Amino acid sequence: MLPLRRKQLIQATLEVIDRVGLADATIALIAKQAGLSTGIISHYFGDKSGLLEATMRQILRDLREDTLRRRSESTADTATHLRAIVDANFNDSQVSGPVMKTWLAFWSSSMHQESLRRLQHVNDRRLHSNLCCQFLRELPLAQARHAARGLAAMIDGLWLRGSLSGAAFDAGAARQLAYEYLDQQLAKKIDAVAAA
Amino acid sequence: MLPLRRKQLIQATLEVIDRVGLADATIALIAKQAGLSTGIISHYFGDKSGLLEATMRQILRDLREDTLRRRSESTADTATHLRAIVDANFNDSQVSGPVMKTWLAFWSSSMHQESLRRLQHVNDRRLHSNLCCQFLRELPLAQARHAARGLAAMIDGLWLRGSLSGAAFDAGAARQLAYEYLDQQLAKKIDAVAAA
Amino acid sequence: MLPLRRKQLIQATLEVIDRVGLADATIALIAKQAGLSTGIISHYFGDKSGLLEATMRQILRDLREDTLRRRSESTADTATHLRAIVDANFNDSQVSGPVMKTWLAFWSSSMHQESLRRLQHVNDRRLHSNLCCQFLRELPLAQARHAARGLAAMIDGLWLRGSLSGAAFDAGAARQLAYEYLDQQLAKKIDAVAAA
Amino acid sequence: MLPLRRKQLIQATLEVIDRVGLADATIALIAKQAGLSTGIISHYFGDKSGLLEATMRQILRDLREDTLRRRSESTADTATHLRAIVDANFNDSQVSGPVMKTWLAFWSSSMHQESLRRLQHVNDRRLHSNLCCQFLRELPLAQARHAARGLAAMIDGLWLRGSLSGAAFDAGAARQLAYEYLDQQLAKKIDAVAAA
DNA sequence: TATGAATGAGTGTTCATTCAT
DNA sequence: TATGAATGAACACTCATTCAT
Repeated sequence: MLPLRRKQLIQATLEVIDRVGLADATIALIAKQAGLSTGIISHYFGDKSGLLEATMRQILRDLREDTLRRRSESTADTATHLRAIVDANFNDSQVSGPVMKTWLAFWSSSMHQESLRRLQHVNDRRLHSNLCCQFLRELPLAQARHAARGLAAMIDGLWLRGSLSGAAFDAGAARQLAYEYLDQQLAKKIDAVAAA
Repeated sequence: MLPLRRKQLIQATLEVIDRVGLADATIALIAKQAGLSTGIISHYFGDKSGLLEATMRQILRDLREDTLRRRSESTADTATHLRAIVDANFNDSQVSGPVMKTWLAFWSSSMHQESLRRLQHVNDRRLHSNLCCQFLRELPLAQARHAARGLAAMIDGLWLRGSLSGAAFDAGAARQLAYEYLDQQLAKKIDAVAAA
Repeated sequence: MLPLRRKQLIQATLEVIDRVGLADATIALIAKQAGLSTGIISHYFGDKSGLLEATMRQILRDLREDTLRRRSESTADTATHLRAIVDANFNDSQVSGPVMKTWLAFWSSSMHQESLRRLQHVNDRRLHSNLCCQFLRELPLAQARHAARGLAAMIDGLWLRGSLSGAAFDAGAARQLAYEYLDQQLAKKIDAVAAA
Repeated sequence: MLPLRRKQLIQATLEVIDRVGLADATIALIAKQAGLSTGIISHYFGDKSGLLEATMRQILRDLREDTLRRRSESTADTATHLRAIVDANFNDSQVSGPVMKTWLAFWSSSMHQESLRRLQHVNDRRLHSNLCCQFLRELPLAQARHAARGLAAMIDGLWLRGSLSGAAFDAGAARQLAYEYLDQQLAKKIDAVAAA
């Protein structure tokens, strides 16, 4: 019962934030959306911030699991691996309205709430470190780091601008731009080799 | 008196949002920060949302003015123009704590408040259109649009990740990544020409 | 099972009131202290006030039984009888933390809850009447009543100030003061006789 | 305005506690009793506990001031001084319903709330120390302390039993019992002298 | 007999807004 | 122009009570 109710309430939280925004997401609205009473929230999450933190954890967990699931077999080449990471970030579950709005809201809140900030940092570092690992297969350390920072920015930037555009997220266009960027970074290896 | 008081209150709003976040920025805190009474806010801005909207307008105006100021003379080459736009976005006044936090907060809020959303869109389009104009001097329309979308994402992504990193914004590194990207986009023209 | 569970829950109530005070003694805390579930309370006591009333009755019953147990044989002299009553009131089970705090809490509550008030009055009258009975063996009615009222006040006052002092109750000192008072009251008989 | 509103709200608090008890004294009731809104309480007292603490302080201040006012001139004899202290404790403002119920409620609460406990102790010590000072004029230290403890207990006990009796407080009877007790204590000096 | 999940009325508190001065 | 006292709706949270199991 416990995990069921938690899922239910987290889902309701995402829906309410999508509908009215984090600032107006009251526990009354969330409970109503879940078809439950307000008291149940403190029963399962302690208080409102416990629910919000759990919601953010859930989004992060989904992203992480999706990244792992899409990780191509170890025999795949570097570009394929990197494209899988890009794909996970532009995956349907990450670019749907509820998740995008919640992401943005949490990003904003995380600047002033330690618990959220930690989750935020872990996630940021994971993206960078995943990218870095792959680039390292082809590039020297400094260049790999540089490329990882650039691709991470590209991914987040595309995601952000897509979220704010108002229109539906154009995952295809986003993927293309990210693919091009990562190909260019990988091409530097060839340049370097050619120069040698 | 009117413009003075407005500046004063907008400045106080930025400072308070920097200190405690938009969610906890009460008019009592803002008024105190400005050394004025709470009542004065409705006098000059109607209500709280009027003050917040005015604050966001101010940030956008600052960015616009900085972009104009940095616009190189018309004789300069395209790359120089584009670098000037990048520079404006990573300008000190845009990457300082108060402005970054306020930007993020407004981005988040703009998803659920029509007046903010409009301001947000105008700004997004301006960046894209400025970049597009420059790329058009060197690239065909489709390619220019593509490059503009990529560079805009790169700029916002660098800015976003820099804001969230917790550390001071590394404007130099951000500029370098953005310069590289725009150079690569411009290089496509040469490739195309060479291919011809 | 019924009497066992009731004892168990009343004991837990005393312990919780001792620990957090009547105002913060929730049934959740009491149930936890008893190692039982919250639902069980309504099962055995109807509702919370039923449990509290039963708890107060228990304290009064303990005091009454102790007084009876200590009642010296009927052949003992008046002073011995009175000292036994004093002793019962400063008995360990009456001056321990849990009971003292519960007493005070119930005294306070009894001013606004009819059921508790009745219990309170019965107890007050019993102390006065017990004392009065004894004094009557030596003093005329008016004087006996007077002495009883004084000794009752002395007992309750010593008890109250001892409870509030924060330190452990000094039963020895309390007994001494009460003994002295009752001896002085009894001495009036001799004075009266001597005067005659 | 500030002191006026504070008096007004403290008075309302006393009236509400008298009417429904501390446990049911909600700020909504208190505000209504004062003819003000609930928000004003946090404006002037921070929160509810601030108001309650201020209310207790007020009662203690009244008692202290009354004691000082009644303090006979320094040339008066010891018994007169002591009677003045007794009188202050059985003064109308101390034995009126509102004050008595509030006293009891605070006594009870003070066992579990540090801020109230401190006020409680200060007051307890003041009564004892005032009495002790006077007895010292006639008795050796140990005896004076003893007498002071006894008289303090007698005063509080009479007050407590009077409060709980349900009937109106019989200040005359209370005073008489306390006077008798203090006279008896003072008489010990004469006994001692006579014995010498 | 016993549980504890679920409820929802009631509470203290916050805070944007108003308005008399 | 400017104040800040006062308001009261809205909120998160608590907790006695209920009830299906």
